Amino acid sequence: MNERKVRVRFAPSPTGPLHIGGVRTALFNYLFAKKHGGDFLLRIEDTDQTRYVPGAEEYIQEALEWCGINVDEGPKQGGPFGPYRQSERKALYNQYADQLIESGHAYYAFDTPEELDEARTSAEGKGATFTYNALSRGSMKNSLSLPEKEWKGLLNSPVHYVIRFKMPDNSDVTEVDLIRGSVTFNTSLLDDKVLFKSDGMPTYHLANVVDDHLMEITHVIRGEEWLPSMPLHVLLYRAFGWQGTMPRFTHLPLILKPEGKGKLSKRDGDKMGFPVFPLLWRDPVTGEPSRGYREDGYFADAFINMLALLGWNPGTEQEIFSLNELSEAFSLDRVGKAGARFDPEKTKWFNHQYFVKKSDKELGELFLPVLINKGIETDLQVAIKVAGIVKERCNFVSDLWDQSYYLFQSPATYDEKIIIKRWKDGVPEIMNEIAGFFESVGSWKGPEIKEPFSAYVTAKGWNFGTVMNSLRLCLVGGSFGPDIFEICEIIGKEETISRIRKAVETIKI
RNA sequence: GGUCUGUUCAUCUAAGGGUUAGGAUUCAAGAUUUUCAUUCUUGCCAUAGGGGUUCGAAUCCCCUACAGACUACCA
Repeated sequence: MNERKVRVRFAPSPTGPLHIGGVRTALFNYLFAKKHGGDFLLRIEDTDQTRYVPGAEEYIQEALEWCGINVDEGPKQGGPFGPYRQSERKALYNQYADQLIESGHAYYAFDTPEELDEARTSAEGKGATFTYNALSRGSMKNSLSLPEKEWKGLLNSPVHYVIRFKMPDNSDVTEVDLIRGSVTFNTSLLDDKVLFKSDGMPTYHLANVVDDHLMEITHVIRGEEWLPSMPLHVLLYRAFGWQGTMPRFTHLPLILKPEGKGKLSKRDGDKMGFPVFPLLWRDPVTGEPSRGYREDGYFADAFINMLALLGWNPGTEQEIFSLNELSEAFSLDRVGKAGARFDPEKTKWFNHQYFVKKSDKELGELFLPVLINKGIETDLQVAIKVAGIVKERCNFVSDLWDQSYYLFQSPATYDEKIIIKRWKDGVPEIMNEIAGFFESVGSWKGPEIKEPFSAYVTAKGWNFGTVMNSLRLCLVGGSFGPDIFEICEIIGKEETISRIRKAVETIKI
């Protein structure tokens, strides 16, 4: 068993966009596979036709692609164990259900949904919970309680039936979870789960076990919400006689709301203004959009990096990891047991780290379309230059404009507070003189403006700080921005002078 | 209600019986940048509570509290 090639799968249900918790499950599966030189498969679990959402499968594919999570086998990529969509494997499951019936591990049940509801509500009335199990199945309508003639007749009639797992009475099932250790369940608390639905489709439980076996999956890494069904799955492997190749199980902790209680939901994102989906999603029915990390300006590598550190840590102080580095460093035993609260602030911090690491050229190329879109006439060289000087103060490409708009347009207003602070008596005159001085400056390069300027200000006996700050007010309309002379260089000599003259005319105390 | 899982600074987490309980994010202060941001330094802040076991417990055991997941012919 140990020498089997590692094969893991991400098995989402196409009922909507992939939530970041799902992306993290996919990521951990992927990292585990890559770490061990194994395969990462994508399997679409669409056994519930009623919950099918158009576009969801495509969304999942696209989200994984954006993240750089490469699928080795899947519906789109193909592979030797296909098809990878359970609806296309429909014909396969019958024989396995039959096999369990024949071996006495499963049985036919004819109870209608209404009858089951009734059993549940009546049990509730007595303060109990109805469980379809060894204690109750004798009084229900199934092939165990009914005379053979009767249930065989029912089988051949148009009456709908399901196939249920015959849960053993009162025996302990113990199985190891790779991050939690050994977990024990008693079967008397478990119910006779439906394996095969009356619509001819298997349920998740049957399909997942059959497919994992057929696809030679070695490790099942999934969300914590599946932990309670682990004993059923283990029992199914045993019933099929597949215990020799049964995968190892691992249940990942949940991602929790940033504040308050419970697991992270779409609502939290809407409320606090951060995305919970990797990509923008538009609900096919209502048309309502949900924000995505990609569209909000996050870099895929920063997003992935953040997700990886949510619940996992390398045991060192390294925080910045490329996908390849993650694949190297990843191990399941360094995944925490407790749910992790999601922190949108730290996500921004990660993006900032990746942002400033990018070259000015890369940033300039991303910035140029933004500028053009704003109606600014400029070129790549300027975009690169500007991106380079303001990138330290940005988290996103969109911040670039907020931090540099004054380089492209003359200030429309001047900050009142700064006017009061800097626009003292005599300042307008000094500014006029400086405008005149700038006329005489020959070479218009940052450092080459600064030197004669300093000499000039010193010779005049002006206070350097006052002059600089007032000049800044004239040029950008407030007290912010990079080095004054950098600004002068970028906006050009004429614009510099004209902004000073305009400010002197406009600003009134 | 029942079953299972979990609980270290506000947040993500390290420390797998012996450290002043470490790092990162956020926040605050200082330095530097004669602006803002960056950067640097510093600060604030934690073992849920109670019992054991032990020379010694965040770490092992029990109880309590709290939290979460599950409890469908959904996955």
